[in-house]
Amino acid sequence: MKRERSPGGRAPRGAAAGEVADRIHSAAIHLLRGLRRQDDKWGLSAPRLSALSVVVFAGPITLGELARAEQVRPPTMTRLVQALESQRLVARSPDAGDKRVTWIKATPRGRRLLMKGRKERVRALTSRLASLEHSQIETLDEAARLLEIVARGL
Amino acid sequence: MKRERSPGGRAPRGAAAGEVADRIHSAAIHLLRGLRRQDDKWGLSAPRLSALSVVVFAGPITLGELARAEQVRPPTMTRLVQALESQRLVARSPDAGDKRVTWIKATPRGRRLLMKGRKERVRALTSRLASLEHSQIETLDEAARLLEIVARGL
DNA sequence: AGAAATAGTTAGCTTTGCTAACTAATATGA
DNA sequence: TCATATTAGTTAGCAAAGCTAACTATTTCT
Repeated sequence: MKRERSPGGRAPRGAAAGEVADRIHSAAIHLLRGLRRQDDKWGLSAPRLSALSVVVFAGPITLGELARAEQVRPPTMTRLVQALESQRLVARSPDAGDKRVTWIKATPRGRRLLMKGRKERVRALTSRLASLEHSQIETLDEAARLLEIVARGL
Repeated sequence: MKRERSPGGRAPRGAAAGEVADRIHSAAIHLLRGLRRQDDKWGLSAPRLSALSVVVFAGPITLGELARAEQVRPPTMTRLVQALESQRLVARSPDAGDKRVTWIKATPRGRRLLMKGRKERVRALTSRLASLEHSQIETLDEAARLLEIVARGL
């Protein structure tokens, strides 16, 4: 599995983008499979956690906007929100003017859980990241930003 | 949403790992949601594609090893392989010596589809990656490697 | 030979994603 | 104004992917 890569870090010219695409794809799958188990431990799956995070930081927000932000269809988001609501992590309220729309906002409990969850995740990931050099963490940081941009355009 | 990051690229010291963890998590979710739609187009979901890829490049391989490689439980892999088999992308054969184990290997059709799929994915991703600089692609390349390492340890 | 371990499967549950079809409310325009 | 469009969200129903528990069939170990 020795990859042809000069120490300088220049990837081979030709199929570079394709190989990078493959590796990113595969890495994302494996990372999420690993993280899901972690998430389960405190009762929030990855999609719920992700949605809650948007509600906490960008909320109050309408269901439709939330679905768009999470790149998911409305029915899927309806169900995610229902789950979060039944866990009392978010609350819904009707819009005053337009009776079709419902606003979703985080409860204090939701906010607390997100923060706590973040700490837990950090504990798991930090112990892994600890074996990396600081420059490598910077690489991941930068990569995460790039991936969001790439993902938006898909 | 302006993040405090000096032009030099040094992330803030304290919560760095935690924030990076958050962003990586979120980016992985969004990337896969986007990619899945692409994958669907030629009939191979992300998990199947990932498994097929291992079979093509590391096969022949036993089901158990494949499950371990993909970080999935055996029943899950049984089902993935059954699906791939019914699509004639892989074939199974019993082990000569040990009758409990079955070997999985890619069919020519599986190999062809993987290569074709790779090209399709490249088309989609390349058009996105095209807007990035070469140095950013290198960042993603390096990040993918790091993420595999991180994921393995979760 | 009998007990324990191993490889894989089956059964059954949950979560997450989708589309299609629906309700209710708002906006348009003839 | 009144009929028609569009929009927001939900419900129903399907499929994929993940899990655990329990099973079969082998192999290995004492």
